[in-house]
Amino acid sequence: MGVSNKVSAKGKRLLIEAALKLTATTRSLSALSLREVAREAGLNPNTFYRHFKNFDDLGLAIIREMTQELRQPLRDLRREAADSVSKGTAVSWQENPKLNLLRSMEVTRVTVKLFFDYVEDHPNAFILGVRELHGASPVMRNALRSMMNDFAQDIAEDIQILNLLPEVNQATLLDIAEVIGREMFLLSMDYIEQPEQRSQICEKAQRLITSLTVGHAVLNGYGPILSEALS
Amino acid sequence: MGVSNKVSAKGKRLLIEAALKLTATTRSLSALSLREVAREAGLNPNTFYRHFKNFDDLGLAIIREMTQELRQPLRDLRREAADSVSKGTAVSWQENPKLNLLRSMEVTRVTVKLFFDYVEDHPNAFILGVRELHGASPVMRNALRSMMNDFAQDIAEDIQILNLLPEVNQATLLDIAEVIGREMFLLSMDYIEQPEQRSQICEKAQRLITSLTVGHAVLNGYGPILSEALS
DNA sequence: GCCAAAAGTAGACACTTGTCTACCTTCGCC
DNA sequence: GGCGAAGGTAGACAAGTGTCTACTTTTGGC
Repeated sequence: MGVSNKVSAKGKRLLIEAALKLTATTRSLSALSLREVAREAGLNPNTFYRHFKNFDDLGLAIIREMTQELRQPLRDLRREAADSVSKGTAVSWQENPKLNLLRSMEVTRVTVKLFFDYVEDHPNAFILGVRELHGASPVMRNALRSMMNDFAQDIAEDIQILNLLPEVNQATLLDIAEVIGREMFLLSMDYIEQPEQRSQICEKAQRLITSLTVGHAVLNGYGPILSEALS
Repeated sequence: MGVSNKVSAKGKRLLIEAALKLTATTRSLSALSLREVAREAGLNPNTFYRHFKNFDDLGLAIIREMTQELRQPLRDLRREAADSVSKGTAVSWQENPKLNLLRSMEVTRVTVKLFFDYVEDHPNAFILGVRELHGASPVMRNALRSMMNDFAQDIAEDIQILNLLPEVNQATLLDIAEVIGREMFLLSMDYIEQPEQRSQICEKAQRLITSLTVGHAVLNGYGPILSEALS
């Protein structure tokens, strides 16, 4: 067993890296050719068959790896962000709405920053993910959709656990988390492509998250509390 | 001159339709082959050259057509929605916040409905648009991004003109409009793929728009007014 | 240290592709 | 009613592709 949970076989790794590299520039996975990937990896075309049944198979392997690499770290990031802001002291919204709102916004700020740092370190994975999320292969779309759902679930849970919002309807909370997850992923493309705009992109993401959560809270009857907090 | 503003040449039309058809199922534009499209159109491969320089060229033609087909109609839809709700009687938010909020939500409801009706009538165009928006070709991405920006601009203008929100910061209003436009487009995929969920998708879209706009208003100091309206 | 399984290579096959040059057909206009 | 351009076709070419069978090398466990 290797030390990492990544695929261990050498050739398989080379092929995955090659596909990521080719995809990152101007190609979608389904537009690659088997021989091209093998060439990029410095391997014989037939070697592809030793590791993958077809291209969807390769794509799924990449997504599996990506999920492992991203999901837990991102969860940790959010916890870290929450801890760094308040040392676990959960105060009810009724009790001190202003404190809670400020804390929420600060957690948001830190989380967003950490997320984009993460994007900067793994640009190719994000490019491929976004590209295939609405790409041509139904197999890839489904796999990525389910990954995004898991992320949304995580976000929703954290919003609740960290008490970032007053208690709200479960289903619509998930809707919001989905939008947040999706928009963050899409914004990551801008973040990668426009290095000079990065701070503005962070701020945009923060505003989006705050607007969404606050708006949702207001519609759930927390308007007066929030108004007080903002005054 | 033909009666429509669509491309008039017969072969060109056939090729565009063929590309749309092939794209709609399980392909991205860049993954199509010239001969394949020509075959689907029932034409000789060489005919492609008579009309298009390359595949990006074909893609741009499709987008141009799509924009013309979509933009003005959507604008009209929103106006129609606004008119059907209130006969142009603009009341200031300070004066009667509750009325305004209800009116906003109703305009939103009707607009969302009309938008998705439109999606239902032009599924292939939306599928191609979403697919290429984050697809492999930089040319297509740019063209579609600019189309989305135009839409966002339209939405933002309408929000202001129709007085759907209290006066708010110009730049962040545009941000919100961008998110709305983007999410509506992405939701259109669900709408096409999951016919049995269509009413829920409409509601989801409405909630998103309302949460976003209300949240934004609250953060701009309109919390008290909105709280009053919701009580 | 052996040996089976896994990983990698070699060469060949039928097939598809983009693009070229050359030729035919239809259409709009004077 | 003819003529030039635009639209469409035919055939051919080298280049690239997926996949097959058969062979060699590397590796991990006993």
